Amino acid sequence: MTEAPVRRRDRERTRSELLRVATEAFAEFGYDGTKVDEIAERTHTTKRMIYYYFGSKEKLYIAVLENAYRGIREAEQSQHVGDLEPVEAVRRIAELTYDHHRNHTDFIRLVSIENINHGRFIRRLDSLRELNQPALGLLEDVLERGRLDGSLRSDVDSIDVHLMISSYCFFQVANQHTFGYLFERDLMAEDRRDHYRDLIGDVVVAWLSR
Amino acid sequence: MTEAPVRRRDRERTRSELLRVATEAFAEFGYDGTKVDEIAERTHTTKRMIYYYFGSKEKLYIAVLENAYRGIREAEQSQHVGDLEPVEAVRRIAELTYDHHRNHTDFIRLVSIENINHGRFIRRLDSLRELNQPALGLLEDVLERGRLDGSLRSDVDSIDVHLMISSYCFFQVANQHTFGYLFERDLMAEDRRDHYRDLIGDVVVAWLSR
Amino acid sequence: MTEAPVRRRDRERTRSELLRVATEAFAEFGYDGTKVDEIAERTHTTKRMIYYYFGSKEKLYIAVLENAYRGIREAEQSQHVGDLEPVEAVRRIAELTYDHHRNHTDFIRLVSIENINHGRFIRRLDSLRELNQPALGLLEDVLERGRLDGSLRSDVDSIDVHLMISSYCFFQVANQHTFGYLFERDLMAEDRRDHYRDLIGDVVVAWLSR
Amino acid sequence: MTEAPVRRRDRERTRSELLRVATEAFAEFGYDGTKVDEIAERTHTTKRMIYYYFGSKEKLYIAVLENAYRGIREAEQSQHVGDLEPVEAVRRIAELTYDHHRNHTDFIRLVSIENINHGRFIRRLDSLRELNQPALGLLEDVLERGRLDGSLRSDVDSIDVHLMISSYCFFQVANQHTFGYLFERDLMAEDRRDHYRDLIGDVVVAWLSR
DNA sequence: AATGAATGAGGGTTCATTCAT
DNA sequence: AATGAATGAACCCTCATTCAT
Repeated sequence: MTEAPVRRRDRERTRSELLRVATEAFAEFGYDGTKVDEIAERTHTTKRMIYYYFGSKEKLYIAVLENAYRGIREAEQSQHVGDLEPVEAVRRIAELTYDHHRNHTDFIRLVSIENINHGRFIRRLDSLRELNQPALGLLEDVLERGRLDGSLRSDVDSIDVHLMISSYCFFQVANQHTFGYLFERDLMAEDRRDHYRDLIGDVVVAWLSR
Repeated sequence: MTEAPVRRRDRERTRSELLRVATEAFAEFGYDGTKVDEIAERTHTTKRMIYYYFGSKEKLYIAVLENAYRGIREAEQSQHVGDLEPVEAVRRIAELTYDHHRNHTDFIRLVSIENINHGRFIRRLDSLRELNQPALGLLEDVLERGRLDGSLRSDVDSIDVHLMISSYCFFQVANQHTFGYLFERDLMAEDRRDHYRDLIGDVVVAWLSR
Repeated sequence: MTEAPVRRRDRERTRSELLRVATEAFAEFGYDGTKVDEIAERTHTTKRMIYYYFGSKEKLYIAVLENAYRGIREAEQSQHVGDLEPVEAVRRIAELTYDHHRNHTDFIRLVSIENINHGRFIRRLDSLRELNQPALGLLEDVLERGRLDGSLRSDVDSIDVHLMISSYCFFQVANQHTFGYLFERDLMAEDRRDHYRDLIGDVVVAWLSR
Repeated sequence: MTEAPVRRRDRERTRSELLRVATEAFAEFGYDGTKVDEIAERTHTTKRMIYYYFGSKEKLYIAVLENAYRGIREAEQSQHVGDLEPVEAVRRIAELTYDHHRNHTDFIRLVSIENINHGRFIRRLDSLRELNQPALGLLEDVLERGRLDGSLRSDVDSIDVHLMISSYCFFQVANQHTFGYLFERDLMAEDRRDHYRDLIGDVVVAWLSR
């Protein structure tokens, strides 16, 4: 049959379409809130295909999670601050992290959902830990440079710095609804974006520089 | 029969037991992940009573959410830092907030869940915004004192400070599973509790003092 | 206690209010479609009172049915055609019946509902058969007069005449929704009322007179 | 296996069996009185299949209603009176309508039920109005013929004639229980069938001929 | 005479998944 | 490799009614 190559191309296309649609759905509704039928309806194929390609809702979700982390890691690799002085580099990392989070709300929500699930599924993704984490490596390099030239404190752990920056950036996206409602302040407002980006930069620099 | 008063007391007891059990269930499984039957089974009454007292799963969840926020607000009111110098007071606020979050993981999870729900339910709780927010009031007082005596920067907004502290504290609890797994670091480990409490204090002081 | 008479008045008032509200509800929603809660909500008392006064939904419905028939019989008794010639009297009976049906749609609907129920409940109302049926008595008198003076056919049964007239009048009210929709003709339109009243009069006169 | 074709055939068979059983059930118990479980139990399949094929109880009922009307319209098409003189033709139409109603009590009851529902569902069946109504067409033809040869009155509307005949025939079936009980007369008794058929013929002829 | 509290039994519906080719 | 048909098990919720003074 001459359809074979076409089939093959469809095969990959179908799979990746399912993955894309499932990512949107899980990010929007959570794990339990997402219905397999709902995903199928947003697709050009049928529900049956989800089982054909992924086996179960759980496995589809795990594929979505892995895919999302992989995409994020790849995006992080494009970050470069090597040509900046350590203090400015650390500020830049905070700012890049901020923008990065704001630009990947689906990913943030998936991480939130996974934590609601007590991290039940991420544990099955050994590959994730093995993927080196560019963001952390970058930070370690800068902190080391700062230590050597005396511009940054030497008594902080890179993971703690990452934690501080991530917490702030994550919260803005993940908790925007409750925080926005309770304090009548839209954390995602475009006209406050610069302000919030500067803020984490200022804090980190104030904390780390000496 | 002497059971009459018991029965009458049961009314309030049944309602509050349902609320308590439901809080645990929703915090553990999320909104969609929680089954009404499941709540009933953990109770001494029947599923029917949930509908008798609360009307629907949704209304029960909203009652849980309101109750959780109310409890937190009350707990916040017991915080006092009035006798400390501004710099130390601001450090203390950060530390109290940290402990506060660690001690109320159910509440943190409910907030996470509510955000996954796009804050759909919290909007129905007008009362929440009207409840004054003690944590914020305390912070405003301290920042004002610091402004007056020159010990703290005068160009920061109290909500931004609250945001920074909250982000850090929230993340530790809310994202412990993914962060813990990926960085092989248990953020909730008891022997690192002091370290993480000091950390947010240091950061805030470094940021705000002058 | 001086409240006794007040109580007694309330008692009757409560019972008759329940009956009135239940009549409306059953007529609107049918037997199964009517919820005991729904009736209670439209009342100034509680659902519990329905059981107190009537014992069950079924018994309430039966009370409604009996009450409705009793009201109709009473209304029929006010009809008089004794001073008209037989032919005109029979026409008048048809016309009065027509108006009578149009003015008692709740009753019509209750009868329809009872037939949907295969007449399950009306059979328990022995009293109904014993109540003499004024409409039929009136008709018998007129037919007898017509027989005697030769103005009306003598070979028809009064129940058959009653059946013919009732069928027409009943249908107009009972089937107005399907007929109105299918033939795009509103049988209850006020501006066609005279036409439809005349029609049954014409038919009956054409049939019976000689 | 030889069951393959059987399975495929089952699809249509299952659907039509559900429709048939549902028709009986709705006609017997009314819309609210019919339980989905009940329908399923009278079937060789499960309750789940009702939702698979029809989506909801409401949609099943609508399918039943449409199907019933469609069957009636088809049955009406087999009526022929073209070779009779107008007067006899109009009598024949009345008689055919009478038998037609007596032979389709399920349909009559469904129409009654639909009217108790205020015609809520029939309005969704646009198709019904578009289906030409053979009974009415037939009547129009005959009235026109009678007008031309002077044997029938020319001042009556075909829909009014249809209304008169339908009312009588419908009532006999629809109200048999209350009428039968109150007047101790079984309208459906086989030995009175001819009498009641003749009766509507006589009335219509007396009314329309001249 | 009157009533607030409680409830067992079922109601319609949806879910993720498997059957059978 | 791909798919249309079918489904058991739950799920949230409502019903008429009774309990216990």
